[in-house]
Amino acid sequence: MQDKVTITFPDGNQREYAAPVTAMGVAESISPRLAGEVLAAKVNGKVQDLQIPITEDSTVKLLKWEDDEAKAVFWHTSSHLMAEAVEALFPGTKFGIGPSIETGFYYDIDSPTPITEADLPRIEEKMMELARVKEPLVRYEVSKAEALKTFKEKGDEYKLELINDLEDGTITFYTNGCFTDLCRGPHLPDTSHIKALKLTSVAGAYWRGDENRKMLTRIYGVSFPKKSMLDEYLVMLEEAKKRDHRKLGRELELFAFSQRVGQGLPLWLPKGAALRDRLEQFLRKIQKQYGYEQVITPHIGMKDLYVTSGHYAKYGKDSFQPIKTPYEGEEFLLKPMNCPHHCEIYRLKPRSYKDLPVRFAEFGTVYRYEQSGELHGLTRVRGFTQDDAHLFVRPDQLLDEFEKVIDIVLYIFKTLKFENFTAQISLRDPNNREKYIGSDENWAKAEQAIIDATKNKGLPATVEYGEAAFYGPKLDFMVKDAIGRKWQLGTIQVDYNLPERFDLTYTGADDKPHRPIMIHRAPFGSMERFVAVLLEHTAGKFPLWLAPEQAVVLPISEKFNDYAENVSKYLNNSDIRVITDTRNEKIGRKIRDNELKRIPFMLIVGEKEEAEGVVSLRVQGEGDKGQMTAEEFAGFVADRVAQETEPIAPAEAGTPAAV
RNA sequence: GCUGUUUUAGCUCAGUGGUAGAGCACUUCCUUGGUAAGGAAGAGGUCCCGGGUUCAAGUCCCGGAAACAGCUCCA
Repeated sequence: MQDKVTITFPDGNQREYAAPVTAMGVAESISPRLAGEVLAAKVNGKVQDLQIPITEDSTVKLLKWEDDEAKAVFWHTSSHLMAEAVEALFPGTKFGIGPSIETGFYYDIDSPTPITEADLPRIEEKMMELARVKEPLVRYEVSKAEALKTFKEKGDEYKLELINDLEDGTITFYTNGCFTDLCRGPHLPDTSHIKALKLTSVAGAYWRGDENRKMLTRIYGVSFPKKSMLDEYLVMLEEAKKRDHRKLGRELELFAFSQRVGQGLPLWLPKGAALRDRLEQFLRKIQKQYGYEQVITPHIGMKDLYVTSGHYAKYGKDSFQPIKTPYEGEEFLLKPMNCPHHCEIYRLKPRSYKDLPVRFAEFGTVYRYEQSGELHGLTRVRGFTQDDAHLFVRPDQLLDEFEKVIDIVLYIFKTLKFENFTAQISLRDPNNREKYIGSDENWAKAEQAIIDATKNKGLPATVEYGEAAFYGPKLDFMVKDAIGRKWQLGTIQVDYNLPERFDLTYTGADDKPHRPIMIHRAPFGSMERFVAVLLEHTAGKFPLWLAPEQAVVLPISEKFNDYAENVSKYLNNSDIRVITDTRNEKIGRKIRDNELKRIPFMLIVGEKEEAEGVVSLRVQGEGDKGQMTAEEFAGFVADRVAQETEPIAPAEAGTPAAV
């Protein structure tokens, strides 16, 4: 054993300590304040307790609340604290697992008396009481036999099952106060760091996620090192509720559901339909620049189509409810995806290598029988419209075409101000290759193409192994909305399967048939989900070019209704979406109501304006901006819309450099 | 699909076996106003659906549907 250890910090600095030293000791040597704030340590890349002795030269990163890894430790410890409180209040409770999650923690429990929302305040109180007494979290190692003995005596079959699944060898336990848990750790040094907490909900969860097994009670919570952080978090939750697209969809009259039409089948109301139409036009325009051709295919297809595509075999009868027809031998299915139809279009005539890429785009409505519990507003529905397209490309075109699709996605994100997005590259599971179809050579090429395209475009991307579709690797885009929640939107997928199954070919320069590669892509994902995310992202305050109503004219009193109507008519003729509020109400009232409708501009007209032939502009959320003529306002709106939808200069899209 | 909760006016929601309620929205009237709620009156109900218990059910019981939360799932 070394007498001294050299600790290397993330900034490259080194210090020597008498061995063994703990990470806490290192923190104390730097500053007392740091020692108070540090929650865990990353030693040689592994997150661990602050009290574990370090006996050899190591790199050490001291983790504070700001580090996500420290938050995970903090919340994990909080779950143990909650377990201790639950055990104290509900003796005889058995415990499943209690991890940290993205925000907060939970513990799955099986208590002799049911625990409901009403019990949560009591548990919170008990937790705070235990946190305040600064219980240390004590780590110790036991053998598997001892571990089994401990939980057999306690009669906790869940822990026994977990231990039985572990390898032989040492098993770690952690004790805080009266509660001892099987746990790998790491943990906070003691519970006093937890200064504020809230148990957010209680719900059922199957033991080990298996719906055939017992349902345990899962208690969710979140905790913080400062009271003010909890308050901020609760405010954020309130904000999220206000932005819920289901609420905004109703308030702004964009979409609705009807029990009689059916679950998960959205009805687009006039304003929502108009919004969706503008989004479609926007995408159509850019796609035309990039050489896409629009096609239209039916909502149903013969069963044989999906047998050919392989979807029928893979997803089974349950997802494909047949549609009965009076004709013998005919069986139609609602289409769950557009690709087979597009393959049939490709097949209609011989294709030359010179014709490729061929790009078929369609706003194709598809139907999928989602489990009823999965349905959620517009983000998960049973009938939805994909902004779909299928590109049939030669192998040498794959990379270039893939990059162009990325360009379209980036253009959309930029225009709609989704500034925080990440891309996920989904590759094959290298240890489980038989799950996928297609040759190793093709997979290698396709995966490399996605990786290269992502790199060339400078996308912030993560790589996930085993997340690829069975027919090819893919790139998914996740956006963060204005309050930090993540949503999956666009997807780009490479497919070797369907060209094979539909026997798609093109004639090469060598006069021999070759197999094209297919790219599936949907930059919005679906119109439904995209509108939902856009609503939550903007809190219903759409950019001007998308707003269902861009301006409202507000006469000060009924005496000016005629003038207001004239202004309105003029603006309507100037292609501005404008309405007039001629209600018999005071101006303050009209302003309030139209602010709540989130109409970007209000044009207030009264005696002054009529006399001078102008309008007074009020900007939503900002207030009075002074006077201008209706003509000036129309120009202002047109400029602003042009600026918002400013096209990228698509050199690759085939725009001539000089016209 | 599973577990739990919920379902009453257009919206948000009270309602303890005995005549169906409030606020907002809506209609009409008064008021004619200057940058976030003027006043009054009125209209509006399959209390989610189906069965049962009871003299009597929005309320209690059984079955079903839908919404919400979580789990499982997601071509």
